[in-house]
Amino acid sequence: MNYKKKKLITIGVVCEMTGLSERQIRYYEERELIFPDRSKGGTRKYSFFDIERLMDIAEKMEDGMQTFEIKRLDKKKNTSLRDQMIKGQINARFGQQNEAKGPNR
Amino acid sequence: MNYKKKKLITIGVVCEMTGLSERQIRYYEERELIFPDRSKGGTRKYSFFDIERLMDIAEKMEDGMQTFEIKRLDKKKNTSLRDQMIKGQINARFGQQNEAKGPNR
DNA sequence: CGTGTAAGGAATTCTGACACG
DNA sequence: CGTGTAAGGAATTCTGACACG
Repeated sequence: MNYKKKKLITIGVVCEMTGLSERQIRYYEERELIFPDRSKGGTRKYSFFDIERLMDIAEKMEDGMQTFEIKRLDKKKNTSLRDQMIKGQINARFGQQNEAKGPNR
Repeated sequence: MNYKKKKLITIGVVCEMTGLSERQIRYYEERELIFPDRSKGGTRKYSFFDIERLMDIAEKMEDGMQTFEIKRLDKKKNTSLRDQMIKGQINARFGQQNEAKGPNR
């Protein structure tokens, strides 16, 4: 939908924008930190979102973080995001029933 | 600055998104309707803006318009836009003359 | 005028492997 | 573990030209 999420950019451009090598970018994919699309011919396509993600990864790597840690961290983020959305739906349904008790604050 | 204006997309992707052939896209460039960037190696790079522009061009071509007409039309649009901006600056300076004192000096 | 196409070459990307550490 | 690199091939793109109309 959004420009940011469309996977249309080749790896060469991503290299330029992130300062990472092709090797690094492909390795991060191997470690399941990013998930580019593929053209019919098999060339990888990245989104602006992926590029931002890669710049974030690059920073964490420079700080000495390892790929599996970054992945774990990301999983946690998604989980808590999911929890928040579920919580939101619950609130939408049963809202303000127990306002007195604040769960975790 | 904006994602929409960054010229990063290859011609193949532009073809997919616009439904135009490479030949058509290159021809519209030859006629100075679009202005892609180039990589070091010489491959063309387009922006989301360019893609929208091309879809607009395609529509006009289908309506029987010729490339020079489209270009002329575009020039007019830019000219009137420039005029508006100049007018805007003039207004900013000399606009509310009836006011006691000019805001900038 | 606008577009298709075949031709030949150059730039880009891909995979799997070896290397270092 | 994370990254560089040389190897060979495949996908992608480029230009200039001929063709049709």
